[in-house]
Amino acid sequence: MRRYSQQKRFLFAVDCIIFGYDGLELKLLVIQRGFEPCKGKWSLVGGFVQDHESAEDAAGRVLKELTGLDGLYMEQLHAFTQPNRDEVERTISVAYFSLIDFQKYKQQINEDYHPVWFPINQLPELIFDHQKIVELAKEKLRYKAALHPLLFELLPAKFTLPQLQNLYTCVYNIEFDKGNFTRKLLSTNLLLKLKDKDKLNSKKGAFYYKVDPKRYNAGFTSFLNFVPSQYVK
Amino acid sequence: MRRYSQQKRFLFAVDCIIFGYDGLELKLLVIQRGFEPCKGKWSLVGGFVQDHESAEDAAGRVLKELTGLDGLYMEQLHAFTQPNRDEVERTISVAYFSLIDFQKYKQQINEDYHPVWFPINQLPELIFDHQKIVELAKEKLRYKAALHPLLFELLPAKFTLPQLQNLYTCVYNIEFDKGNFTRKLLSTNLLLKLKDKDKLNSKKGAFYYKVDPKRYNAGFTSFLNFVPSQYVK
DNA sequence: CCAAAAGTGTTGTGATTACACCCATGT
DNA sequence: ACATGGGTGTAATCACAACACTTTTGG
Repeated sequence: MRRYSQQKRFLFAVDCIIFGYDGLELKLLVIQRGFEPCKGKWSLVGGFVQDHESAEDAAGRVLKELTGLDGLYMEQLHAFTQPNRDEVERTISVAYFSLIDFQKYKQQINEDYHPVWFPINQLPELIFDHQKIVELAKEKLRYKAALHPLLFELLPAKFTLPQLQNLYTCVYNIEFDKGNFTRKLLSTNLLLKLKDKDKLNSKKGAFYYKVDPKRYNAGFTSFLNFVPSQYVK
Repeated sequence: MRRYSQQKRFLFAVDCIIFGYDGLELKLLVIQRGFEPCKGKWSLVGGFVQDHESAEDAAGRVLKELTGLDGLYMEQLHAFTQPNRDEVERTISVAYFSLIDFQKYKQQINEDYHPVWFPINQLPELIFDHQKIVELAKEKLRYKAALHPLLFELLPAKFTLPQLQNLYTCVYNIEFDKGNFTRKLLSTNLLLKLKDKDKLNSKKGAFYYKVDPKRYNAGFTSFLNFVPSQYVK
């Protein structure tokens, strides 16, 4: 720790891990880079942090450019700092993971991005240390969603309990008992039952629910123990 | 996202949040800066990341310089990236929090550091955004220790259950039932009972325990639900 | 012998699991 | 009418909180 002037300066970037759910499986949005280096290779979407921006700002900007969406759920995952992680020049990267409603996503026209949704278990090879970043993000998603009402962010505003249950099944690769799942979720008081039903997926039809915005924030920290602990790393 | 060469470079530092427990209360190690800027003011210990180092490396080095100890428990807390957080020049800081055995700590002679342990609830004013960093670290300590066997890192290798209970009481500011606390802890099978007792704190004396190293790693993820959820933010 | 702290036992309550059963409806 | 998936009921079990009780020992 000595004088500022003697210190090296480094490049500073953000990378975004974007989860989506199409109703069947959990997916990740990755881009095929339209620029050098590694043009044509698969990569997380990212960008350099500008002068006036915090990393949060930069990640929000990158997400907006890619998806056209503002105000997505987003949280800092980890700072990746290995000196040699970027093969061009040392770059510090702060990774953010975000959850988006698959239905709201509309591909943006941008020469730099050629985004593709990949099933979370069938990702292509990614550049640099992006594979490792994704692994950490998957782990954190499972960890956090076991304790907090997070997965709603992946669903449309209106969703049914069977849909939600299937999402949990995708994320944790375990079956949940229908009855117990319903009871446990409704007992959190986080959901409001709507009048209409989804009749596409069954004959009887399943009621739609939406998240109760008043209760959501309060309930965020009292959602614990939703998934048996042996499934949470 | 354009060419690397057009991008700005920034200073890159680490800050360490160091928790200790003296048997009575939870404490934080802060330094009185012996160098400019802010000479004489209270601050977290930190340092710039060098060319060859990852942030982890740098944090480990800083900790070693301050405490003389290697291999301390350490984990990344958060990257702090507000453009104006350092008043001299824009500096990205990755914060690490670590837990140390108070008894092992020996002050190192170093003209830059004048370290002092402060009770966690009676901290002096800190420079820059260090107050905010500490708040986040306290929150994360409580969160993580509620789910994982973490607080052992603050105790000597040999400790008694009443000591451990008191530590939990300090961290969460709640009383734990003696009987239930004991049972719950022993049921984790993480502890090995030793033959000798601590007779300093009571007439009857309390058996010493140590962490079972074999079980510790396995049990790290299955320690959930130790603290009632309303006390975990 | 008594105070004080360690440690054990007991009991009621509420959560959780497993699984059976009923319901609504498109074909 | 019946197959299909949504939704409800229930009994056994388990985990937990509360608190009473026993043990040990220094003074």
